Amino acid sequence: MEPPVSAAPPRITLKDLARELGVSTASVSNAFNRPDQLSPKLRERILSEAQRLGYSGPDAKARSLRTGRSRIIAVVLAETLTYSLNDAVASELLAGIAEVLDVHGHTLLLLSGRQHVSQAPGSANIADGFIVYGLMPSLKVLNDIPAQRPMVAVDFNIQSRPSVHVDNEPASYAVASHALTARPKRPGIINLRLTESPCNGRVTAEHTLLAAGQTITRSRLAGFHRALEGQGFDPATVPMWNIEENTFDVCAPVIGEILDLPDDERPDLLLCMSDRIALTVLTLAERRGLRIPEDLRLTGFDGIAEGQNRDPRLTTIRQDSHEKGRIAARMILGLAPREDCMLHTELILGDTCP
Amino acid sequence: MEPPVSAAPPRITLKDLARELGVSTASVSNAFNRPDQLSPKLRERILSEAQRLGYSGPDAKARSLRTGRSRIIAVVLAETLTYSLNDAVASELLAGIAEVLDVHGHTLLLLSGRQHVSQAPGSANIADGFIVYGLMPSLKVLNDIPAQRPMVAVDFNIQSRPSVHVDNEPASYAVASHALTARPKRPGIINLRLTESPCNGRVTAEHTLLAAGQTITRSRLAGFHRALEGQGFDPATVPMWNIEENTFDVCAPVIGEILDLPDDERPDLLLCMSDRIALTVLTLAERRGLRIPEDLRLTGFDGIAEGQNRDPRLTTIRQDSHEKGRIAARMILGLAPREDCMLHTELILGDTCP
DNA sequence: CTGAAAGCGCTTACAG
DNA sequence: CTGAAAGCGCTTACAG
Repeated sequence: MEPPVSAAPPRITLKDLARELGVSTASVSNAFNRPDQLSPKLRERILSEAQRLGYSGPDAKARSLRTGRSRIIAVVLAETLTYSLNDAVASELLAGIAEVLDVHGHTLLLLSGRQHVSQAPGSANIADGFIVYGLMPSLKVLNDIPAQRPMVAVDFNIQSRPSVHVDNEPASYAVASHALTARPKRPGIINLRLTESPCNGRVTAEHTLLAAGQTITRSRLAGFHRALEGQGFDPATVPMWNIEENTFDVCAPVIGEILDLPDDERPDLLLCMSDRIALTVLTLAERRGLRIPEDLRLTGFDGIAEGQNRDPRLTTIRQDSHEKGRIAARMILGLAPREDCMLHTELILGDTCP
Repeated sequence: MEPPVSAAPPRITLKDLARELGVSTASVSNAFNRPDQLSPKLRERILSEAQRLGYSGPDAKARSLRTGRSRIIAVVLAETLTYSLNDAVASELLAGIAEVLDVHGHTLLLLSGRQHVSQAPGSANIADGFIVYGLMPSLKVLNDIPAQRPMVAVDFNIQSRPSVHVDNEPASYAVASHALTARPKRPGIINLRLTESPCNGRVTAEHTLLAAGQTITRSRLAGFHRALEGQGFDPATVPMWNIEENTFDVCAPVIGEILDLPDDERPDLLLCMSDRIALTVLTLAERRGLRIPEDLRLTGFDGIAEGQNRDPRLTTIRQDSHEKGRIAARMILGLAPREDCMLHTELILGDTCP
């Protein structure tokens, strides 16, 4: 029989290596995984022969099947990966997760709840655990996940799973209360993804807001409203706009519309649900020659670097997304108790609403 | 014999499900993977029984061992994940990669070349292919990767592997040539990670620069120097600073030092190797009351959104990192030829160097 | 269209 | 410390 002619070099396995060396597969495996289970001399021989033959260590696919663990943790993002990777808050969260995983020898698999549908199901279930970030457009993605795998929700809730949150309502109350002490004549609110059906513009009586508990932005609105009431404003008379995606391009038209209102209708205080929104207001206001804070006061939410490393600095709430990620990762790895957790935030008095 | 008392619900496998239904394991597998291989009626029965028993589909670990494919592509980042996730250029690249992977049913595993060392080796080799981004501090990480797996280098070179680049030298030449037409009196250059040993500050004769071909920033410097010569400047007399990490906090002290030079020594043009550097200059210059571009002209490199969605807008080179990511992903998936590729860039005339 | 069977490449008790 | 052997949970030719 002719030897098979093959372009690809035949891949070498642990078994091949054992045969080549005349030792058992157990010893080869131990050489890579449990150095104390064999003599240093044999280990050395195995490792150097492996190197010589181009064997780069046990195959991770086989290992994970055998051990039942992949050392991979999946993060399921509610938004697209393109959005999430370019959003400072999501990136901070991912960085915090990655930091903890790395130290404990795990790696990070990125998934999106808005992923392409056609793909083979279940390629995600290779992960040992799941961190789910943000309100999923549909919980279908989560159905493919075996029920016994650990799962943690961040910035939203999944029934019978632990969640990690920040104190959205009190934080929003705090920043709004501060802003309202300046007695603005025409406060306004810019929401983020708060309507049941998409709305990128002014919120009217026709729009239904998402229910409390569904989205953190509803809690932020509750905080704003409580502050308004506390300072004698009627929240029902305070105009609201809604933004569908936390990006400059999606924010800009809505904000342009607000800033182009006649002088006696244009808000002189805008309470924004994210720094991204507030920064977009800032850019567009500067282009129009509006003075901050004299003509327009402005608050954000998140405390991202871009809002602080600039002039004027944003008045905002700082949330520690990095720490939020660390905590979620520790919970998934079983290094912290798997129970609901709420992080505190901090009011930052910047220049946009001193 | 007593049944084992177990807290965890016994996990159900494809085999269990087949036995339960009285069909072969092949049929169950086909119900999930190859609908055309069995009758719709049987498939329906299998799927609904699976749902009832809480079987969420074939285990990905076993599947990937059996098929030899995980549908996971790993991105190995030269920087830490924390840095990379917070860097606009790296994030754009990742977004481009993720976009293509997603459409083709693959997922993204994030690894860092600066990862913690102690971890079990080879958990990375689960991936079907590898995209390696940026100059690795050590190529050791790459040693664990089986030689026959596809690998693509981005923004640097790996021997006998295809790479994806932008035209760094001509791009830098273009932006510098433009800036020099204003006949600055004291041009200066701010480099990014260009010295062999770490240097965060002024580059002197004692510092050795990384060799050409090792890092893209060397190509950028070559472009700057060619432009300087073309306009009658002696590059050797143009002061250079070096930045070790492309973040505000690491840039700020070096840039503070530059801006605090006496008026007759402070550069009136700064050619920066990244937008992040240029934006930091901008912030610190504004804080000092320097007028841009009257007192100081400024150019960047990258074309990130933060530099364009602001006033004044950055004069810079726009590189399409998103497209760079898409191309690398297509190469890895075998959808594009695996050969060296160079992307073109675009000069953006902003307000910082009109 | 269905079923019996081999085997992907490992790890790990277990016996020696 | 070492070796023989079972089996992790699948997919896929192959025979019927």
